Amino acid sequence: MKENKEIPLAGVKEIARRADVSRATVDRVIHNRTGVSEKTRKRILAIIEELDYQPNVLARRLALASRGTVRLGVLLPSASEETEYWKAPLEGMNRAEAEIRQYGVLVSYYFFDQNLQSTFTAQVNRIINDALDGVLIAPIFEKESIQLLNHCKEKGIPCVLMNSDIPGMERLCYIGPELFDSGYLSAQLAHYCLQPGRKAVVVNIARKIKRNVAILEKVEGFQAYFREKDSEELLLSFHTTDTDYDSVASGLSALLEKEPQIGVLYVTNSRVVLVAEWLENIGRKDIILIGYDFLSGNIRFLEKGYIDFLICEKPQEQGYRGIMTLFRHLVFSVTAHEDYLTPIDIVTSANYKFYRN
Amino acid sequence: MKENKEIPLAGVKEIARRADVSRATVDRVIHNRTGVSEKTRKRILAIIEELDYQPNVLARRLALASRGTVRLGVLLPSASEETEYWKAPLEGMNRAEAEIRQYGVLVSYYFFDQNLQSTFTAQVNRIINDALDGVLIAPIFEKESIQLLNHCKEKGIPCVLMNSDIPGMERLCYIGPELFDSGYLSAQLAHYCLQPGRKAVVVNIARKIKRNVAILEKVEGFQAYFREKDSEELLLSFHTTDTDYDSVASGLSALLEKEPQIGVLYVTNSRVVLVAEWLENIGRKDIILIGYDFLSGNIRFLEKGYIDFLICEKPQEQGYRGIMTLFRHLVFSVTAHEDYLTPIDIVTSANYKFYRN
DNA sequence: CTGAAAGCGCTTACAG
DNA sequence: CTGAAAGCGCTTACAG
Repeated sequence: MKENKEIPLAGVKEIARRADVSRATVDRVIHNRTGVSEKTRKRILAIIEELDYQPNVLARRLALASRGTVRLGVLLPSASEETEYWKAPLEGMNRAEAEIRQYGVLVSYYFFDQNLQSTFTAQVNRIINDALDGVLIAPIFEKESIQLLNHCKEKGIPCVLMNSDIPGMERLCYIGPELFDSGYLSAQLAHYCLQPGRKAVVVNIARKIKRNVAILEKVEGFQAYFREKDSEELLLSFHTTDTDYDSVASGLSALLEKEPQIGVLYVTNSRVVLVAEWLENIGRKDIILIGYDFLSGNIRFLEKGYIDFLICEKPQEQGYRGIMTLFRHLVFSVTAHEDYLTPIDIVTSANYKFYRN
Repeated sequence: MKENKEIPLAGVKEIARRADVSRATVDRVIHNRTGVSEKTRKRILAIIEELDYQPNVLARRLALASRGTVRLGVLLPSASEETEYWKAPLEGMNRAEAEIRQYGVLVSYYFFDQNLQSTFTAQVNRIINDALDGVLIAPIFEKESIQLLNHCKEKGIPCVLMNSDIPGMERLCYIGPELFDSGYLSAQLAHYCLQPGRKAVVVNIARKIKRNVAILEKVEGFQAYFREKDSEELLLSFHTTDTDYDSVASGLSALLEKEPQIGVLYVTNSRVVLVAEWLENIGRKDIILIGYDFLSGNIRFLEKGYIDFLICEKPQEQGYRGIMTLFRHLVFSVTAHEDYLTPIDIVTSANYKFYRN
């Protein structure tokens, strides 16, 4: 009934003793380095196998600590008044930074304004200029991001993408949600909640919608679900590039007047807070509201009952993993070639207290 | 725009140099040990403050590695044919074990049969007999668990509870879900999905229900939600202590005949798979089914559309954290006095692919 | 009250 | 192709 694996925990020293060689030679074998005769290599490998040798990560890191500083750069939007969303990834990055500072890792942040492409370009140039060892990118502006990725490829600088992906580009990995599924899941929730005879609306509130991958993929996922359920006729949509309350409110009011049987609103980003405000003002708690991100404003309306579901994709973890992936790649040559698709979490007024970003 | 904290990263050596003492003396001050004159202590503390000294955790652990073995014990149900649920916490524990094996931690597992109290008692006695350094407990049988907790308290052995809590008992902390909220959230989902005129059923399938805290608290949470919504009359319930398919199927069939307007079934544990099977057999995909745990059987029915929502509470993480909490407490004197309430996650056919236990 | 020295397990110039 | 020695930053007997 009781499992108890006693492990002798043999180290390099013991292996060296058994193989009758020096620790340096064992080290060479462990790291697949050249300069060891085939015979010795085989002998050592056999012993490693036999002892089920597990390197002591601690000691390894400590020994490596003497190496020079590794400089990482992060290109991400600054948390604006408009949305505090980007605070979360930044927190995750800071957490990672604190953890690995001791190994001589230095992280520099290059913030840009999501609404101003010029600030993005400027920071791209600074990154190129600073000749970093690794880069973590939130590729909000696709064209310029591709430029940066190409530059890094040329220089052999590893890049990790986060938040949204650029298909087909060479990079270490992508860390973030599968956006299509995020929309698809939202549609599923919408569909569950839709009372007979009522309709669902996709609401896009963003300066740029046309080439905004993050939004478009979610919309596609959402529509795909309704198509599968043969309920496409239940689907309306609403777009506005004016992201202030008044534009949103008047636009939606007009729509509601025309289509009074609206039962669900799906807002494709964190601006759901504006719609919640509008619902509160017109006193319509009965309309189901689905939106994005674990932000204080959104949580307030979740508590009040105007927002019903928030879709959250672990932004803090995204930041944390982004940094750690680069770190492990650069310092320990541990490379994650696989993308990390974050969970797509459903947060309601009944479970938000326990949610962890 | 760019944040760049340059840190000198001074260590014990540098502090010793500046204070003109040996590293041993600095070490004494850092660890608040006696045997240092007040004058030197103050001088050293000032320097530590000034340099914003952060100990290198790696080096500390490595140095400590020479200390004797720490022996942890885990009291948990064995993963049975009936439910593979307990595989997940065990995996988390194994992961933690692998991480900390290098610090001389040895974990012993004491498995018992959830349906046989005698096996629990037997393992409690073995744990007491083995004089461990720390214990992690899934307190399925309350009375015997209290016995064990009292014994540990007497001996000064730290205990962590997981999966369900025993209120009022002294322990390091509880790691697991807030069960009431878990039921409450389920009720919220049920309520969202309930079509007009249809009813919800609480389904308990367990050998013991009477004193089964895990189940009772969920039921209370579920009922509380409907009470708040003034929909208590929509609530039915069904209990069976026979946990085989036939008993469940015939019982539910009888209920459905009497109450044909059933719209939602809420199963309070992982046995939801039996209900899903029954729904499949009677061909009723339209009835919403809510249940527990990310198990392969459940996932299969989620994919097929017979289970609509699975509530999951990060069992693997619970196991991982349980071990790590004891480890940190015993080896680094880092004590988490706060309970860790796990997220209550909602898994559907649209997001299960990305779920992480 | 204080310090010199050895050790944790691994890595890395450097010398042969 | 191989090894002796020093070092990563911290801790700990042991000696004074």
